[in-house]
Amino acid sequence: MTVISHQSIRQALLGRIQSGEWALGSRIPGETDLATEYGCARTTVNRALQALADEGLVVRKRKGGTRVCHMPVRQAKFEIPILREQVGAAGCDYSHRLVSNKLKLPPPPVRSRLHIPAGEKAAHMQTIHYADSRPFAYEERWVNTQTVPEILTAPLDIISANEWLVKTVPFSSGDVAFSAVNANEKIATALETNVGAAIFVIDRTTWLDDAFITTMTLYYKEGYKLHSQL
Amino acid sequence: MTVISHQSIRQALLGRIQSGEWALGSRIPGETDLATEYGCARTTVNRALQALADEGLVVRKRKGGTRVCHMPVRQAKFEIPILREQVGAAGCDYSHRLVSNKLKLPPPPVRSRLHIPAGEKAAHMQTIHYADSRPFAYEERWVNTQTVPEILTAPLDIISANEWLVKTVPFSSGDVAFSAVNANEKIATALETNVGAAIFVIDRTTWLDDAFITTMTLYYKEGYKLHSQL
DNA sequence: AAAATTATTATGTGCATACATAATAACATG
DNA sequence: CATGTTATTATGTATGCACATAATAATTTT
Repeated sequence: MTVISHQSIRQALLGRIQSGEWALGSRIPGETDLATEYGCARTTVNRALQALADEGLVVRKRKGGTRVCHMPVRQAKFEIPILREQVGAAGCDYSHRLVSNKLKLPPPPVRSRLHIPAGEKAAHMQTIHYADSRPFAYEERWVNTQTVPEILTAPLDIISANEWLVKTVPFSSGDVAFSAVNANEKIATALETNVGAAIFVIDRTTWLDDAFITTMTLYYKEGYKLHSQL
Repeated sequence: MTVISHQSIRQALLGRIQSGEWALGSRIPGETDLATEYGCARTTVNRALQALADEGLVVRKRKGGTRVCHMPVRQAKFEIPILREQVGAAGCDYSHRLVSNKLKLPPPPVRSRLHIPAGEKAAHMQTIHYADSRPFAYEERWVNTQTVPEILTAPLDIISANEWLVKTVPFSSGDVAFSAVNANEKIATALETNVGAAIFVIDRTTWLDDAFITTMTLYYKEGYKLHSQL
């Protein structure tokens, strides 16, 4: 075989799981046995099994051995889209407009999400993102000026806050949430759609270690779909 | 150090990336150098770097070396929720009601998604999922009876089609899409909400190798949020 | 100078070995 | 019989080595 052994073994094992040869929750042969069977080193089998474990297909326990996951929750992995790329990929021209950019007191939910002390202000900005000069998404963002004071002097009319943050504080951690809301007056106006339209929403908060950076809500033009494999 | 070396090295490297010591897109030292620096084998550094590459933080090329990803698209990973678990986790009782279950001609979009020949029928079922006897999600599903004929005799009033499929054809591949729609009459009735309400939607199609199994649309009760880390 | 060939380099992979560690089973002890 | 102690076992990790491979750089050939 010219193929890579640990990957083809992973594939072989996956096949035996999918075919039902090893039932849900059942224990599969030990690494040593499999190594003998496939004629390779235990290391190689180990690597294949770890990969399957990472994907949530098997559960491994010391001494307990490896067993097929009895509750196969396949996990979907998808890339948080970057608007410019997303628009570009669709063959459209990307642009954005900073509607407002003020320093003011954040409402309690935002304050707690960004761990901002009471009475402290934060940067609030509203941006409309366009694809070929048609609104594509509306962004509402709060930035913690204690952790990222440089945002105050950034040229946000030229580079969007999102991109500025990606360049300035890349590799931050965060959490995301997806939901749907009916467009209110403000959203409908920004996206040039009707009040009440079903809008796909992404909420996102990011931080770096203990420093909370930004929280953002992104309202997509109606009809938007986010795709992913699993 | 009592900690595991390849993980702590991964952590150390991550720190150097996050701190900006290695700028976006810049090349980082080779495995051999890093191994010397951290006083470990190249294999160990390799493992740490591969992990970072899997997470999309660095890009590795043979001969080209390893460089910090210049366009850091962090990918979110999340588990496709299983309704029963989801409801149970919220401390509610799960139940479901099979509203209809018929064999009929699928509409063209469904037919092509499941690769069903023209003129061939497929199983169509509508299910309402409840949390504490309040509607939680409404499911509309088509099952390819050529690949999974057993579905026709499954007791779908007792076990939901979803769970039956998970048990019968686990570990299938698939794709997912998220979107938002306004509730129409049918959805509104099923979810006991108003027509026009913003509904979070999950579309999902699954297959095993070449065999297309099922396609499903899940309409969540308004206000639902799907969370994830990144 | 353009194109084809060869060397170099950094990562990719596999293997044998050794030892660590968590979970369990077997055993002994009060 | 309950309980604490000691094997046993399967996975987890690290290492040194060898060789494969892709991408680039250097060289030669046309």
